[in-house]
Amino acid sequence: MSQRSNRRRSVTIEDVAQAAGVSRAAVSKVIRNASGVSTAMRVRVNAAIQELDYRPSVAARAMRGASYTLGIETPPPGNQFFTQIVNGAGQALDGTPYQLVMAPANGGREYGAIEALADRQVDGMVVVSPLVEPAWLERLAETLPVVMLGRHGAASHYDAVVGDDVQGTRAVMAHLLELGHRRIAHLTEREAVTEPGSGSPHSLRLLTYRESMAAAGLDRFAQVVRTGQTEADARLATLALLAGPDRPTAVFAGHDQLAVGALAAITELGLPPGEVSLVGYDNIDLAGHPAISLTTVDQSGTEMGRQAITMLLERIAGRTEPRRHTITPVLHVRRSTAPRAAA
Amino acid sequence: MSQRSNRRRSVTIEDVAQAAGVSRAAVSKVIRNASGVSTAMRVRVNAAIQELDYRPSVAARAMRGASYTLGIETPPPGNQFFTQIVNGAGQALDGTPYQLVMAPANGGREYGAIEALADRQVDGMVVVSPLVEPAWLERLAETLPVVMLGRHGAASHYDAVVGDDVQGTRAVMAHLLELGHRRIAHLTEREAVTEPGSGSPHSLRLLTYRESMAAAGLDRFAQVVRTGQTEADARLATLALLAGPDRPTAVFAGHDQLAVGALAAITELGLPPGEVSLVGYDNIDLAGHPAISLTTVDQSGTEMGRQAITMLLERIAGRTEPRRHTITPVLHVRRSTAPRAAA
DNA sequence: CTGAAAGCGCTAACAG
DNA sequence: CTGTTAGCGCTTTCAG
Repeated sequence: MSQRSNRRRSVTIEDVAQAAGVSRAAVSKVIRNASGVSTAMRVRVNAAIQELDYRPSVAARAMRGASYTLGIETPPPGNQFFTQIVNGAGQALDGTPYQLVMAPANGGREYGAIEALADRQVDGMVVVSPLVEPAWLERLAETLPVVMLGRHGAASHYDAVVGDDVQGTRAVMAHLLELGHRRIAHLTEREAVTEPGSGSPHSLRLLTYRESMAAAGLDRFAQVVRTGQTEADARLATLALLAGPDRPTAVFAGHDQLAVGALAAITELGLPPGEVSLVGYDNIDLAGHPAISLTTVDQSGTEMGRQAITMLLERIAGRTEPRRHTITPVLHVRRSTAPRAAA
Repeated sequence: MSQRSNRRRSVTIEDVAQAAGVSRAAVSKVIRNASGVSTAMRVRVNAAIQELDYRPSVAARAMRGASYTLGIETPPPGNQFFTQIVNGAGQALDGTPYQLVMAPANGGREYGAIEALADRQVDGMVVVSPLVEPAWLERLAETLPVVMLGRHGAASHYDAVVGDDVQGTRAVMAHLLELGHRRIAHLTEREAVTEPGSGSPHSLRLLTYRESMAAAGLDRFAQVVRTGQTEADARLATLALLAGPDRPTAVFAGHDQLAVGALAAITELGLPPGEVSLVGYDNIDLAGHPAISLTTVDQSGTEMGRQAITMLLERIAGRTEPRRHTITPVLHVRRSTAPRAAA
């Protein structure tokens, strides 16, 4: 028995070149679809590739050229909105030579996930976390095509795909006010995520919520509740909210995952239907489920993911001036909202 | 302006070596925590690394040694059970130098995703799809540490983490029979996924369902309904099932995602509570939601993911004999099941 | 249009 | 304990 080959004895570009009776450079050109190859050679090389079942080593390619890998930093799993985004991204990637890889930001290590992706020589990257510093991201984007999802505010080296959070939130508030609600609470995540001026979606939703309340002369009824990002967190926060004094008649949750948790609390308390209205944001699939039937704002995560990849590919192709794509949100009214119950 | 540096001008191991006044090999040893380095040198090198903000190129490392990357093939997004698995995997990876990357199998291209991962020189890989040929997987596993999730049956080059699907299904059936149900339908995916002898979880659940019905003398009431893997598919299939003749009084769905879709159908039809009982499998978070309250089987995806990574790391450390870890499932009874309504 | 040669950044031997 | 020497598999000039 040979003493090597206890690991990965794979066919290289050299093997293909020999089999086809050409140089390695020629093979390289063929697999990259580069110009300057005769049809005859292309045919012979492709035959050899088939024959030997050759697969180029991404690592070796990445050292000189491209890795044909696009990265996406994934938030802590559990938020179905992200599923839509990945779906859209996958659609946009179909038919291209690029492969999407995701790196989970375990335990809030979003920088770790992003760096892991960068270390792996991705040719471009989609960033989702609203927590990464814009300045840090600018630096990264100087050396790597980057698209940021959700973050408003000007960027000079990366692109952005954003939903119009102001418009979306206004639609929510108009709907609730029209239904006669006065005590409308806003359920959102911790301060870091709603940092004023950060341009994060949640900072804008919070801001617009406050403005809408003020515009309606309801400042004194405004009530902001902070919670973690899981359904369990939202459930607990909502239980506390509804048990407290000045119970709101409507709750506007910052995203659907929180809304689902809030709904658990409302359901558990056995409140009569219509007693507490609930609105979410994102329109995850579950929102349309008849047992949930959540009024929410659709900002088409699928379209967002698709756009993000499209812009990334444009950047890889050479574009350098920053671009921004805004998605117009649409309110979907379902059974979780109702006119304020008569006092 | 320099005419290079329009891209990725990053600091290399050579820069660090120069800054620290040592050889590249020395730096390499330090970053790999290899033995044979004096403390003095280690300190100096680490200082230089900090100073220069050096990050080793994974591509270059992968060509000689390890990529410190573990891959997991991801099923088409939407199934929350997978979320649990990834969470568990992340936990097991915490504190190791390894990073998890996921490659989505878009449009049923599971082989594509797996190969993409292999091309990227992952040091090991977790495979989830029940559709990949065991023989194909064996070949892959000869050159790469592999752990298969869910698949029963003997393997000689890879490990497996499985739930005891027979026991889980028996618990489901015993529960339903005890409640007095006779007409129990089984909602599952297409034939490819339940291929007898494939050892896939769904093949065993189907088989055990049939055996349980037979053992109870209820063959003639057995009814297997095929559907796609999304909630929407399951909803449609269930609507048809409940509209047809011989409407079952209980439905056993192959997994929770299907069950949630089935629940949508049941809810929409406005059937009185308890009219049609429903059981799922996996115990996704949503199953415990009060608006859903689904009876289901918990097989701890978190533990599965954790185990898979643990075994992968063992293999990377040198183990070669195959191992299998079985998880004992537990039935969680919730409000979706009730005694058969009196005729 | 084709091939020879020079590395990309790193690690694995080995020699000192 | 430390440094030198060869490449890993690929792409990229740059001659022919």
